[in-house]
Amino acid sequence: MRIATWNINSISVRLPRLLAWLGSSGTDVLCLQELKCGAEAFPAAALRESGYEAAVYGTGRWNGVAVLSRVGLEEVVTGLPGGPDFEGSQEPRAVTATCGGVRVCSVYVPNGREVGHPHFTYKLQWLRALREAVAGDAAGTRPFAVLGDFNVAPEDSDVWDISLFDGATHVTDEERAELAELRGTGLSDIVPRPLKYDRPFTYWDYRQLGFPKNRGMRIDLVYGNSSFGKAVQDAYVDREERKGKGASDHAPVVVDLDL
DNA sequence: ATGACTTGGTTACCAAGA
Repeated sequence: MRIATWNINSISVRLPRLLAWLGSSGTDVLCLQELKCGAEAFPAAALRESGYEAAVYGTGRWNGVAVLSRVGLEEVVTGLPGGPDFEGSQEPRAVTATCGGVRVCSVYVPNGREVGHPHFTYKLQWLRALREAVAGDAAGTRPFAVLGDFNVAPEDSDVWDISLFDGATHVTDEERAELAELRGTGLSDIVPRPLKYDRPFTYWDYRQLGFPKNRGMRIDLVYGNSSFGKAVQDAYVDREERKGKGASDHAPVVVDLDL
């Protein structure tokens, strides 16, 4: 089974690329983030024609997550149980489903904006709620993984130049401590291999030639439990999808499982 | 290389992303 996660940065703009990539990559289960559309605008029909069912949680302009599957889609949980509000409401940042015997949780962790900003506090709270919500599945025997845009680089080597991140979000001890607590529920970081250069970055800023200069970050992660980890045959970042006009600023992370 | 990011909405500027 081939499972992937991809921050698509607008499923409406990216639909032709999405359909082409699903076909060329042979992905069975895809976790998506930053749909930037409501449920009514989600391209369910086009995906169904390509053989994929979808569990969708989107409310409009910002955020939005989905799980696409061509190997079954069951036990859908929309949202993050016990998750914090931001400015008075829950945001669409998590959706969980069971696909072909594997339980997957697609997450779009809050950005944080600036250290000390209310959004940063919200980010830490959200990660804590995620830990509590997945602890049962993480400790279980069924293959399970949290996949998505975590908006945290786990190690200094996961950004192109750590000296440029002094005081920045995504690399603080507090954020990394939350990731460590999350792994503590029984999850391991399934680190993909890069298809070029030495480090498996998954995001490159659109600005200032970030991709050609490989000024990237590894912030799209796959955290799998023991059963999931034992089934992993390969994992890689499909940087080819970051190329050319009309690309998302994130590349898909692909994991092959032998179940 | 005479260039400098992309997206959707309170649109012809703005917030947000990271």
